[in-house]
Amino acid sequence: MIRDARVLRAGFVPREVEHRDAEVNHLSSVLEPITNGEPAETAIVTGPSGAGKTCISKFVTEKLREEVLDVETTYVNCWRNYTRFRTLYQILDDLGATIDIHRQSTPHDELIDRLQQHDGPRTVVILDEADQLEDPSVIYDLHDLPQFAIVCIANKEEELFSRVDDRLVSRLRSSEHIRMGKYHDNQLYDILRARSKWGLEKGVTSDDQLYRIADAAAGDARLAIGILRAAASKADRKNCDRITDDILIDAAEDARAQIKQKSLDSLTPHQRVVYDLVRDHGPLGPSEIHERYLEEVDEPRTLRTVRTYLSKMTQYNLLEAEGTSRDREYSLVDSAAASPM
DNA sequence: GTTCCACAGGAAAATATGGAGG
DNA sequence: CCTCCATATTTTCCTGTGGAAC
Repeated sequence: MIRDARVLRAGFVPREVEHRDAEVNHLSSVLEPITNGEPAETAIVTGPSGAGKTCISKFVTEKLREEVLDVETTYVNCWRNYTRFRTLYQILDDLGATIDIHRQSTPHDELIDRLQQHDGPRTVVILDEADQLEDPSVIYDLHDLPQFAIVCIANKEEELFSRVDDRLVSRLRSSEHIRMGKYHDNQLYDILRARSKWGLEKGVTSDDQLYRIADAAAGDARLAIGILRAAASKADRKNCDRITDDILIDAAEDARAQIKQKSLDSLTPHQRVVYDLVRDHGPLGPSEIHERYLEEVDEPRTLRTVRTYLSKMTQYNLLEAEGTSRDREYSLVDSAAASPM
């Protein structure tokens, strides 16, 4: 029943991108100078999760490499490589220039020097989740190097700008900005139909089911494809030749749970205690959370640290904050209730 | 209005962690 | 094994904000 599993995997870049022609063309034209060996403007791509930011960035750079010989591409996930050192290291590594770099003997400036001296082909650097960078000055470092074109991907423009210093803000403001919105239900349906066509045997899914997946995913293509993938692999394991409605409902829950589990796994034990506390005891203010937390653990962290945990978990969409001041309370985000299958 | 207090989150100092080289 | 060094995390100290009680 599965024809090509790659098509349903996260991070797959399709041969044709659906419903993003304007954005694809925009980004292509920004990067166009690089095909003539000229420096290109920095591009900023923003939009909610599952809007196709990473997908079109990879798509456009791959197209570029098909057309032109002397272009390299590197992709850095800043969520994983969130320090300046790691980001630069990752780029050098992709370029194959890390041979003799050691952490002690190699100060940051030398990494920059290396990049500067890199006289290979022009390179497009994709900085995914750039708003997660602890020290966004790395964008500034790269900005100065004409042989690199930068594509910054972030959820919200403000979150990216609020953390960089003024010099950089003024330079980024003038860069090309590609804004992407959530997909509409029928656009998501088209995406699902295409993936289903290439990835699954004929007749495995019905149109009605694809519409329901699109509806449940609420504009998030990553979630929609995740549900389709979960449903297909469930049906495959059960040796069904088509996806039943029961399987679909299960798959929707699984896909959501998987996404949540991924964030949950990245929490430290202390952060996990805080999360469980909020989950079990409903909306709570920071002080009350901390008091309860003190009773739960040995070697507790301070209130300030717990506040940092809370804001981090809010960023990861695990918790929700209500109120701005004394009235602030944290509660769980209830993703399943927002869009049931 | 004014005052008070819990809160958010920045900055910097302190401490813990981890990897390389002895 | 230990030491050194950079990095990661936590703590301490702090400023500014807005809701609530007066």
